[in-house]
Amino acid sequence: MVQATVQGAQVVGRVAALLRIVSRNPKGAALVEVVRESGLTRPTVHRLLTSLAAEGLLEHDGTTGNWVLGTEALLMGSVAAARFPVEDIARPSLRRLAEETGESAFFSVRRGGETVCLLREEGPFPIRSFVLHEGVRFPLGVASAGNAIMAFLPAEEQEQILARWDDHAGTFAPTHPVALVRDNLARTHHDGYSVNPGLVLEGSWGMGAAVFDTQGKPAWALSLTGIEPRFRKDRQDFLGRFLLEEAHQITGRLHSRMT
Amino acid sequence: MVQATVQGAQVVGRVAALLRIVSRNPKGAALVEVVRESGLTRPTVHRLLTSLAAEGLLEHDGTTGNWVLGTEALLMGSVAAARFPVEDIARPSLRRLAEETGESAFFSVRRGGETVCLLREEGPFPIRSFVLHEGVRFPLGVASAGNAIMAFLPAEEQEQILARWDDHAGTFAPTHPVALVRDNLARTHHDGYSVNPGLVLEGSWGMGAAVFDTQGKPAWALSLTGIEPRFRKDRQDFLGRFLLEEAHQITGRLHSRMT
DNA sequence: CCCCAAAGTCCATAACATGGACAACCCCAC
DNA sequence: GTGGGGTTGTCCATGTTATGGACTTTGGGG
Repeated sequence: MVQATVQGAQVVGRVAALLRIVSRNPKGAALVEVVRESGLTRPTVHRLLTSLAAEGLLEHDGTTGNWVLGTEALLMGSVAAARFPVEDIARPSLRRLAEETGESAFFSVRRGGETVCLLREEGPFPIRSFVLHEGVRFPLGVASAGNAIMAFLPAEEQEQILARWDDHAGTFAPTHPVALVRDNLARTHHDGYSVNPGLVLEGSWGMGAAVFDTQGKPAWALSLTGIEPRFRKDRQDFLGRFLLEEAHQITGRLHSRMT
Repeated sequence: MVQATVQGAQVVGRVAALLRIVSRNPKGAALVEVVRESGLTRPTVHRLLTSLAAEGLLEHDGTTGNWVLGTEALLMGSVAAARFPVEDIARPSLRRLAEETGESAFFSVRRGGETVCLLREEGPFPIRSFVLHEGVRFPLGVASAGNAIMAFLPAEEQEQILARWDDHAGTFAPTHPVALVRDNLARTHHDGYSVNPGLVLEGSWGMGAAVFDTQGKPAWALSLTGIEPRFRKDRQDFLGRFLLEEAHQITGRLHSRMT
C-alpha cells in the first residue's frame, strides 16, 4: 500500500496514501479504519491526519468523528477540472444514459493499476446499487469499467497484470479467477463493451465502455450498473450500443477540448 | 507562508504549501516559481514535487516543464464535490449572471484568511479580465468577493484582520490602505453587495455578494468583474440586486442540500 | 458503575528529510 | 561556435524531524 518510490520523501507517500483512503468515500473514514488500511501506527496516522486537517486538505467531522476531505481538496479539484473539464465532457452522456436506460451511470478514470469512479448519475429505476460511488477504486480488470479499460490496453501490458493477477486483484481474486478474467477481456475486446455478471457483488451487474485519450489509450470508462434482470442477454445489445455511442461522443469532445 | 501548526509534521505543511502554489493556476507553475513562492530550497522543492508527481497528485508537463495538478487531485475534488456539490449549486446562477449582465461571473470560497476562486463563467461581453480564474487567492477584504465575505464576519473577527492589515494584505497593502478598506466594508455591509473600484488592477472593476452557510456564516461569494464603464453608478444598483438575488438562491439551495 | 475500544498525547530514539555543492542542460547573444 | 545566465536535476554527509511504544483520556454499551 505504502511504498516510497522517490527517496527522501517517505512522508509524501504516506500522506498520499492517507488522502486516498479518506477519499475512498465521501463520508470519509474513522481513524482506526485509516490505521488498518494504511498499515501505519496510530500515532503516526493521527498526527498526519491532524496536520492535513490543519492545512485544510481534510476536515474532522465533529459529529461522526470521521475524517473527510476538506475545502482545499475541493479547490484543488476545481483547478484540476479547469484542465480536464470532466464534468462538462461526461455529465451530459451520463444523464442521457441514466434517463433512457433507467440504471445508474458512472464515469471512471484509470489511475495506474486501478480505476476510480469520478462521477455518478442515478437513474430513475427504483432499485439501485450503492457498490459504486465517487472515489471507489477497483483493480484494473475488475468491474465493468476496469474490464473495459484493460481490454483495450496493449497486449503486453495486459499480460504484465495477468502474470501477477492474484496479487493485483487482492480481495477480488477469489471471485475473479484469472481464466474467467481472460475470457471476459477477450469478449470485451470483441464486442467493444464489457459485461460484469455480478462478480463484485452477487446480483449487481454492470456494463462498460472505454473512452480513449488523445494518444488513443483507454484512460476513462463509462459504465452502467443495476440488478441482474435488467442486464439479460436481450437487453445487453441495446445497452452496449448505447454505451459505445456515448463513449464515442465523449472521446470526440475530449479530443476537441485538448488540442 | 510555510508554518508547522501541528508538531511532527513539517513536511505536511510543506507539501500542502506546494500544492497550493501549483494549484494557483490551472497552467501550473515552474520549479523556480514554486521555490520562490514557498521559500524552500530548490533540492527540497524538487524532491517533494517529484514524489507528489509519483503519487499522481501532480504531473510534470513535459512540453512546458511546468508542474500541474494531476489526476489524483481531480479524483479528490470529485469526492469532495459529492459532499459540497458546488458545481450543481452555483453554476446555474453563474450562467444567468454572465448571460444577462455580459460580464464574467465567479464563485469563490473562503478558506481561512483568504478567498479562493472556485468557478468561473465567462460572459458574452468582448472585453474580459483575466485577473481572476480558478485557483486564484486573495486575502480577505481584497477584491469584491473577499470584501463581501469579510463585511459579514463578526465585528471582532474583522478587527483582528484589520489590526494587522498590512501584514495580512501583503502585496495588496499599498493599494488598499486600511481606512479605505474600512469604508468599503461599511458600505458593503449597508448595501449588501460590495464594489471593487479597480483596486487590484486599475480599470478592472468588480462587484460581489456573500453566500451564507448553514450556520449563517459568510463562507462563499458570488462576484462579477469587468471594465470600469460597465460598473458605473447607474448600473451598480441593477448588478447589485442581481447578485443579491442569486446569492440568496444559492444560500437556499445550499441549506436544502446540507440538511 | 465498570469495561473495552477508540481517540488523543508524550518523548527518547534513530531514521529520514535536508540543503550545500556540483553537474547537465537549454536558449539567446555575440 | 562559444560563452554566459538561468533553470533543472542529482548526490550524500549531517542533524533536524518524524517515528511509534507506552501511557492517558474519552465515550458508548451493558
